[in-house]
This record gives sequence, C-alpha cells and structure tokens, in this order.
Amino acid sequence: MRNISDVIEQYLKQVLKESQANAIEIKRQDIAQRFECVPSQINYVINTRFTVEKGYLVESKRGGGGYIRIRRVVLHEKQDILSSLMEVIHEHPRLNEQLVENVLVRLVEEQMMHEQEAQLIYHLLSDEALNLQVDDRSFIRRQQLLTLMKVLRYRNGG
Amino acid sequence: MRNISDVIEQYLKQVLKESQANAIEIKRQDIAQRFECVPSQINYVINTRFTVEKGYLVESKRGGGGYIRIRRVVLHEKQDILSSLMEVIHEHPRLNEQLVENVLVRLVEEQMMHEQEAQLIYHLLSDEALNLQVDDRSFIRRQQLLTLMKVLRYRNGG
DNA sequence: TAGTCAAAAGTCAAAGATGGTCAGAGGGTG
DNA sequence: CACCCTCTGACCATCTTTGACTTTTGACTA
Repeated sequence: MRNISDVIEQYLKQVLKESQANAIEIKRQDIAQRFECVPSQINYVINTRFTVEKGYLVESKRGGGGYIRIRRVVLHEKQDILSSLMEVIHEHPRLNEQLVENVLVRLVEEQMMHEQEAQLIYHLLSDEALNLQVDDRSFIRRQQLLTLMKVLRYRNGG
Repeated sequence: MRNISDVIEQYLKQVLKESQANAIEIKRQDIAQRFECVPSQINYVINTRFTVEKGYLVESKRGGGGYIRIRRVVLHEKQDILSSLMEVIHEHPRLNEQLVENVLVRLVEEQMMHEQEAQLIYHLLSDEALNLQVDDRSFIRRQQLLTLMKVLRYRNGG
C-alpha cells in the first residue's frame, strides 16, 4: 500500500467489518498515534473515503470524551431521481410553495417518503412558516430541500 | 462511558427510574464524592442533561439541609407536552442545534413523532442547512419548530 | 430579635480535552 | 511539466472539568 491514507482506510474498514453493529467509534488521536500521523490526517481519510455516496455516515463529538463514529449505511436505489430533483432545485431561481409541493409529491410517488412526512415538511417550508422576503424564502427552501435529498440518499436504503 | 458527566447522568436517571415517585432528592456533595469530582460538576450535568425541554424540573435549596430535587415531568395530554415545548421555544432567545435535538428527541420519546421524521427535521434545521447568521438561524428554527408543534397538534387526531 | 457562623448550593470564567478546517507544501503519475 | 492526491500544522470550535468566589439558609448566640 503506497500511502498512509489507504492504510488507515483499510484498517477502519476492517474494524468496521469485524464489529457486530455496522458502526464503530474511534478516538481521532488514538488512530493518529497508531499510524504515526497528524490527527487531521484522519479527517482527510474520512472526508475522502467515508462519504455518503460511498455508503458511510460519520458523526462526531468534540471536547472531553469526544469521538468519531462511522456508520455503514445502504444507499437508496433511486439515486437518479434524487439527482434530477436536485438539479431542478438548483435551476429554479425562485422556489415557491408550488415547486416545493411538486418536489414533495414526486418523492412520495416514488415512495421515497411517506405522505405524512411530506405533509410535515410542506408545512415547515410554507410561506407562513417562512415569513420572510421572497429571496430569503427561496434561499431557505433551496437549502432545506437539498438537505432533504441528501438525507434521502441513504434513508430506507434500497 | 467516555466522560464523568455521562456517567453521572446515567446514574441519576437510573436512580430516578428506580424511585417510586418521579422525583429524587440528592445532596450535591454526596454525588460529587461518589464520583470523585468537584461539586460544581453536578451543576454542569444538571444544566446540560436535565433541562426543561428534555422533560425535567429541578429545584434546590441551599444552606443546612440543602438538596437538589430532580423531577421527571409526566404529561399525559399531548396538548400539554406541545404547549410546554412551545413555551421553551419561545423563551430561548437562541435556538441552537442542541436545543433542536433535545426537543425532537423529546417528541419521539413522547411518541408524537417517528424517529425517522425527527431525524429528517433535525437535518433540515442543522447549522449546515441553515447556513446563516446566528440570529437568522434562530429565527427560522423558531418559526419551523412552532409550525411543527402546530401540525402535531392535529395530526393523528388530537 | 438581630447578628454571626457554618453548611449547603450557585455562578462563572479559565484551563483542559477533543475533534474540525483550511491553505499550502510535498510527491507521484500521465 | 502539470495536475491531482496526500500530508502537515497552525488556528478554530465545542464540550468538559476545575476551582475560586458568591449567595442562601438555618441554627445558635447575645
């Protein structure tokens, strides 16, 4: 193996495979010490090798008793629908209630969300909840809809 | 367990669970001694883990015969839980990720939402999704959390 | 009754313990 | 040589732990 990043990646995947649950919790400093590298190298490995697209979720906590948790997830089979919806969201300069509804309806049709959840999110993204200037409203809707797509990538994994 | 605060939190919750009443009375100094920490550590645990939105009430008395009483709030009516959470949301000038998480966890505990929905909304209200100034973020979170409460009020018949 | 004192608990800011970010240097490969 | 990964370290953000100082309360005393 030529570089330390690959070595660390293999190590983490090995540990992950051997763990009963499909999640492991590590201490950044420990791993860095084990492989004699700087702590931020671990972040590099995680950012380049344990991404959502590759089927990993990473959470962490700082401070005393801090940790990094890596979880294996199953990606949803309908990635293409999510991509196309993300494109739609990116392309529209203004995101009004109608567009939000269309996106949510589509997600329900494709069985990527439950009706009730869509309903809920629709309310959160309504004009009433986002009582702001039009541009700001669009901004928030864009951010949140894109976030929704990102989460759906691995939820109900197919 | 990673840090002493978590250990103390677990201990107190255990004692609370085992007590007949939903309240316990402790002596700060005793707990501090039991876990070999400074007394103010207990305040830290209480302030970060036994908050109102998590469903706890804390009272105390100083001086001779002093104590700290921790009470688990038991609300049977959905309305009451929602009102109490709305109050919390109104009273907090700053709504950070931690508070959002606490509220959502509570709603799941009280079986007013599914875990997955809470997860989803947590992401929508994350710092990452609401990539704004602190005050604006608080504003949006407040609006959307209050909207959430309103929706939950009539969902599943209320 | 008022004052004093000791025994709690509270507050707060500094120090400690982790993890995160980012820009620039380093190195291998087409 | 150019480009794309990797690697590094300085600086940042967040959570926890500690301890000095403050406030409150009740008992005892004058």
